Amino acid sequence: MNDITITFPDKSTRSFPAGINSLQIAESIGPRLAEAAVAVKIDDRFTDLTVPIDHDAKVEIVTGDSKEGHDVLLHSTAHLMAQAVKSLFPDAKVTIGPAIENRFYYDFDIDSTFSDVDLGKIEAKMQALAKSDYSISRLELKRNEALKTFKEMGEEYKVEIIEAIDESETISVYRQDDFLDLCRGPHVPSTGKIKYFKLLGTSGAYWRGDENNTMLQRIYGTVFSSKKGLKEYLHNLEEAKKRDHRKLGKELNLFFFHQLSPASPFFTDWGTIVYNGLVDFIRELYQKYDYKEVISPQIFDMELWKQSGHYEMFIDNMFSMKMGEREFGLKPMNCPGHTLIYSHELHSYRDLPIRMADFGRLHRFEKAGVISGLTRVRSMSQDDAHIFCMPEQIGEEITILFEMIREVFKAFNFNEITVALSTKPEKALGDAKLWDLAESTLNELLEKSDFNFTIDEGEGAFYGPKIDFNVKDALKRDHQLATVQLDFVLPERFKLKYIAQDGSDKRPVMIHRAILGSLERFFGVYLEHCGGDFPLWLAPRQIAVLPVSDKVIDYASHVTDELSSSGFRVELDGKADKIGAKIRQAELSKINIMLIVGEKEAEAGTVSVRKRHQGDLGSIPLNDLIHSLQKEINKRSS
RNA sequence: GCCUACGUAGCUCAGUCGGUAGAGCACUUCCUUGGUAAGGAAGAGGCCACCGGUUCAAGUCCGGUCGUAGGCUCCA
Repeated sequence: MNDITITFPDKSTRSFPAGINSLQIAESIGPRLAEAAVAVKIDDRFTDLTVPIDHDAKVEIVTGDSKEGHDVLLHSTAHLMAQAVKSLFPDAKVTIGPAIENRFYYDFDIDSTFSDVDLGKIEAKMQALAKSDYSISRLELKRNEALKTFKEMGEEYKVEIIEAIDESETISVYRQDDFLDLCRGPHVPSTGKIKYFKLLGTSGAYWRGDENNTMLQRIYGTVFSSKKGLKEYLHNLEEAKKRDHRKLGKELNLFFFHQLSPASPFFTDWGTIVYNGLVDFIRELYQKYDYKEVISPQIFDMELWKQSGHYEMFIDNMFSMKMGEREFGLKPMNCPGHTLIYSHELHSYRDLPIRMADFGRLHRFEKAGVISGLTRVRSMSQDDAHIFCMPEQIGEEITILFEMIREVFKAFNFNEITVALSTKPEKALGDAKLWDLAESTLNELLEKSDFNFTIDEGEGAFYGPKIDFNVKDALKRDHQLATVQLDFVLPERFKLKYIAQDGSDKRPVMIHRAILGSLERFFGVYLEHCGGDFPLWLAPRQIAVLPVSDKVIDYASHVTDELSSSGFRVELDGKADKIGAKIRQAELSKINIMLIVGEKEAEAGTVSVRKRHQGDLGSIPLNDLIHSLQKEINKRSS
């Protein structure tokens, strides 16, 4: 047989006998590579390691630690799990089992449900199957063969999937031991490649995500190419649990929930300090960026929601009430109310843009199954604003918003921002020319900005394109916070107008925008981001004065009063505990500054400073401390 | 709304086979007066989410309701 020339990613070449497969090539390079290999790209075509190569080709071995390789591993592990489930629960019917971010799942149609005990059994079976190291082989079938095969197996969901596959496509199935699954691949060459995995949980899931379909049983799991990778992932899950804002909220006594007002947070006095701190911060920026804050009603006649179109779309998610003959709706958003404020006066083009801000409380009747902590609530407020402007002002307004958003995120130490531009959906209202203008303006501005952005084609709202801003938190999780949405429809529906230079009536554009988004949600996200360690300016408990003994209680009281009248949130720990216990208590409560005062300090008029997580910083005169802390607060340093 | 799990003191949790409710922390009082992450003792604290059923007897078993969690679906 002839030799073929293989070119590697580093441009080096080697010759091999024709018909060799990539796994063998990997072995010839080194046992480590062969061990790590999960799939291959032959001439940029992503495929199985076991595919024979019979011509000169570019070969890139894909290992389990790359993103693509990890996905292969995840996907193969999903198959392994399906194999285990089929052997333990022969009545279960397989459906689909894809890889998702760092995890995989597989949905089964089964009469019973999976318990934790079942999960353990399935995982043990997977271990055994992996240990047996069955080779995983790809077969290509004709459409009718594939249909016949899966029909005979009674796998009706697979039959349905095959029926949906385009006639022209080849249909591939993968076999490992006696388990056969419809799949595009690629897959690892044998089950022994799958080593470091764990099943994470179960849930219900609708077939094809449609709530009218059968409820399937889903099992989630994860796999990594190394033990370390798996350990790290599980560790991160633990970390995330420790930082969970619901847990921190309880521990630090910031907010709570009561079953008599589900999904509606109660902020304690401490939580309210943080909440108001967020609002105050944004308010200061409203001064700088020329916003006018308004207060608008909580309850409107349903007529308003009918006119705005929300009634039709979202009435199921609105709190409504009938008072006598009249039906009212509790506002789920501010914008229709703001159009009433806008229309209250006649506007000249000279007045525009009008930037109308509102921290009004909003109520949305979120479905019982979706509510969660502070992230999905029924009662909330937003750092909401609507900008009424001329179409030709859109660019300028967006530019200013970019700057403002950057400033806000920086203040909260969100340093990684990604942006998504969502464009015109199929069902859209509004002038096509306006859409074009807006989309090209937004695109151009994003090109010019240094934001990393992607375009979500057709994902815009029906009333206009939008830009969503995502931040990465301390645990590298993405959160969508700010949103900027152009609206061509609401001005139309409420017949908004301004008098143009030529004296004619013109229609303004509305820009809906929020930077923190829902304050409740932001509270939760930020609480997890900082792990409860609030910066001094935001901290509900800034300073604790800790007397060493009650001999110095008078001096401690004096220090506390001084700080309090200087505007600090300070508390005195006058309990009969030892200093160590007081410090421990203050550290656990995440109080920023601990001031230890004993006889030495009382004599010298100083305080001994200890900062959270930093330990003893030595003693300084009280006045010096006050000045440096005031500076820190004014800078809003994080 | 759907699937699954859970709901016991302010918090974290134990409670065996159905037989009058338990711990640690926090709280109150007392002793201790101390120097950078837990000094000691005592006390108080409970409609075991709620409603119904089975039973001589229910925190425990069964049904329902409410709430919470992880998902599914939804998200102006």
